[in-house]
Order: sequence, then C-alpha cells, then structure tokens
Amino acid sequence: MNAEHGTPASAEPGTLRPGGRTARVRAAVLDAAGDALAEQGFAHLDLADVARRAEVGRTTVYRRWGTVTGLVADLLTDMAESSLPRSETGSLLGDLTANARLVQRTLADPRQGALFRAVIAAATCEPRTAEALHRFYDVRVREWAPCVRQAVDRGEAPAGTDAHEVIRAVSAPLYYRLLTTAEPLDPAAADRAAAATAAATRAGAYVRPSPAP
Amino acid sequence: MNAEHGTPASAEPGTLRPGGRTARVRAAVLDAAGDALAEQGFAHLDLADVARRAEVGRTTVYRRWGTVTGLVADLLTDMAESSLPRSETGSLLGDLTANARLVQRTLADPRQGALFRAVIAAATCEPRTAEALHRFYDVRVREWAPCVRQAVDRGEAPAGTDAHEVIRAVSAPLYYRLLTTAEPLDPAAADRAAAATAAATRAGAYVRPSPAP
DNA sequence: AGGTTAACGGAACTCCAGACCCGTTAGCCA
DNA sequence: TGGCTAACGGGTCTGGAGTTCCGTTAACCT
Repeated sequence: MNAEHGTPASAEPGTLRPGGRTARVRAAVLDAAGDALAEQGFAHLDLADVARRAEVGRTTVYRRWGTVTGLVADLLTDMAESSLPRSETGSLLGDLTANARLVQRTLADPRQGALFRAVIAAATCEPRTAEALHRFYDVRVREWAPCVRQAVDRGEAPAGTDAHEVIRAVSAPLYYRLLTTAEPLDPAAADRAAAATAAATRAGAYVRPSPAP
Repeated sequence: MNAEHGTPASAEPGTLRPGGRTARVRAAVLDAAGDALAEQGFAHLDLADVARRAEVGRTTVYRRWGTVTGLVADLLTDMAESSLPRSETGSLLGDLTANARLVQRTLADPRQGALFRAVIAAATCEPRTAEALHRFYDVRVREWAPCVRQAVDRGEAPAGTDAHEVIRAVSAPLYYRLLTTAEPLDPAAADRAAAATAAATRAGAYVRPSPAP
C-alpha cells in the first residue's frame, strides 16, 4: 500500500499507453484513496477530495474509476499485489501464531484497521468490489496455506486437512472481533485464535469429507 | 425485524408523547429501512426512498433519524430487542451446532444476509452505529453463553472457559466466509465451525488466564 | 370533550457530488 | 525529433439529496 505500487496491470486490457504518467497518476490516486478511506471511512469518501490529495484533476478520477466502490476495487487489486513474506517456525502452532500476530498487528494499527474496515464496507456495496476483496484474501490465504501442508507432512495434522480452511480459521475471530465488538485486538487474542485453530486442526475438524470409496 | 416491533424504547429518554402514531411511524420506517438496505445495500440507500416505502413524509425521516447511519443504528437497537429462543440439546457440540446452524440459515437467506452485510457496512462508518452493532451482538452472545456454562458443569469443558469467547468463535468463521469469500454458506460450514469450536474448547483454548494465585 | 402542543408532512429552497465540454500535456512511434 | 493521439485537467452545468418553513394532525391531559 504505502510504498511502490506494482504494475499498472488493472488498466483495462485493451488500453494503450499505460506508461509513465498514467502509472504515476494511478499510484498517487490509490495512495490518496487509502489515506482518505482510513481517515474518513467509506461513507464520507468523496472522489473530489481524493483528487485534491493526489494532486490530480477531479475529472481524471471520475473518468478512470467512476465511483467510490470502483476506486476501492482497484485499490484492493493493488493491495493484493504487495505481499509480505511468510515466516516459518517449524511447528503448526508457531506458524499459525505468526500469521495471527501479523493479522492482529495489521488490524490493530489505527490507519490499517480503519482502512480494512472501509474496504470491507465498500465490498458489501458492489459485486465487483466484493470480487476484488475475495481475490485479495484468496492471495493471502494461498501464501500461508503451505504451512498447513508442511504440518500434515510432519504428522502434526491429519491427512486430508483443508489448508485454506485452517488459515481462514485463524483470521476469522480477529476480524469478527474487529467488526462486532468494542474490545481492542491485542496479541493475546491473536495467540488464542492460533491456539484454538491448531487444537481444532489436530482434532481433525478441518479434514475434508473424503470422496466416496 | 419483520413482525411486531418492540417497545418504542429508543425514542430519546426525555421525549414526551411516544405513543400511537409515533410508534407506528417508527415501525413502518424501520421495516422499510430493512427492506431498502437488503435490496439496495448501504451505499445506495437514500432516506427519501425509505420514506416513500414507509408511506411517511421525507421530513419526518430526516428529522427523527437524520442520516443513513443514524437510521441503521436505530434499526439495530430494534433488532436487538427481538430475540429468538435458544435450543438446548444436552451436549456442547449439539448446542454449538444449533447456534451455528441458526447463524448460517440467517446469513444464507438472501434478504437477511444482505441486510447483515449492509448493517455491518454502516457500522464501520459511524461510531454510534458501531456501538449499536456491538450491543446487538452482545445481546446475542449473552443469550447463548449459558450453554457453555452448562457444558463446564457437565465436565465437557474445563473450568474457567470463557463462555462469550466460545460463542463468538462459532459465528466468526461464518461471518468471515460471508464477507471475504464467494463461497456459499452451507450447513456443512456451520457444522465445521461448531465442531472446531467444540474441539478447541475441550482442549482448553478458551480458558481465561487465571488471576495470579 | 375541548385545549395544548409534540410530531407529522407538503412544498420550496440550497448546495454540492458527479457529468460534460473542450483545450492542454506528454507518452509512444516513425 | 517531430507528429499523433491517449490521457490529463480546468471550468461549467445539472439533478437530486438534505434543509427549512409553516400549516396540519392527533396524542395526552384535565
């Protein structure tokens, strides 16, 4: 989000001339959009304000992104491209805890937390934005799924364990807490999420139903 | 939501004359708001449209609720008052599964699912609406917490288990799935959430850190 | 059963988000 | 390195969300 933006990939496929200036404008607008979303939330976001922050013409923002949800969708596509490295600790509980702590730190950060809330709100309002959000989380889940497969190889988890489902189970209580309670997201909540998921995994709660023999 | 509305309690404490017509207007507007939210989502909701559906003057809606988020906050207060009975099955897994299935059915229903998404979106945009959402979930969690305490009494869960945390753990993966994936919320997902939570509970993952001896 | 006034509701007004027009800038290619 | 044109951007216009005004309705009280 906050550093360099990836390839200007999401400019429509047939588009000519996605070079220099266009990419610069996109980066500036997405950065500004992230700031504005974090500060004012989804409902109070206006594209003119984003344009002002990005030092870009209002017309440009309206033409390229059109709506607030359209802009958020592109922001999510951009966010999906910037991936942080996964740490490997050698045990399932260790890896899940590392993941939980990463999510917890992200959501507990005032700016990032507000940004994620805003992005989720936007996704509930527009199918295309929802798709972009789904792709974002799909990327994140895929990045971490290998640690579950390794746990299966080590015998820490039963064969047939659904890796994606395990990774989602770690994040779920953190997001649920962020959205539905006033309690702060502390590291203890992250550790609890990881421990609970590890216990349920060992107990076989995430084993995929096997195909009929 | 869809049947009779509770007491007109949330009309400001000092308010005189909350009887007859006023209560009728509130009920009509909240019903209309629920419909409009479910159909058009949070972003496309306009108060004039709600007034039209409720067959009530625009002015009335603007005066009493002011903003979309204010209206949603009142809707949530109303939703918190209508509670459905909790079933008791005699086992922790049975009770958690009943809870998970209830949540799953609610979120899988097109209207209710859309309504919950919209309500969550609204809560991310306004602190007062967020408070109302927190109260709503607090009520629901409190209704179900006794089943965990009963499980502790029966010896199915360790002493010191945090009942609220267990109940939240059941809903969390269902909401997470609703918001971040395109996959449908089927009964299997509910059963998995209940089974995982029961396993983690038995393993002691939700035992509160005991106060220093 | 009649007076008081909280609350409702139609209509006219304000204001700004978003659309449109058209001149300007700067990638891209011969 | 110069021409072509995609993309940018200032200025202006407009529809509709939200506000204000004031007359009307119907709860509540004695």
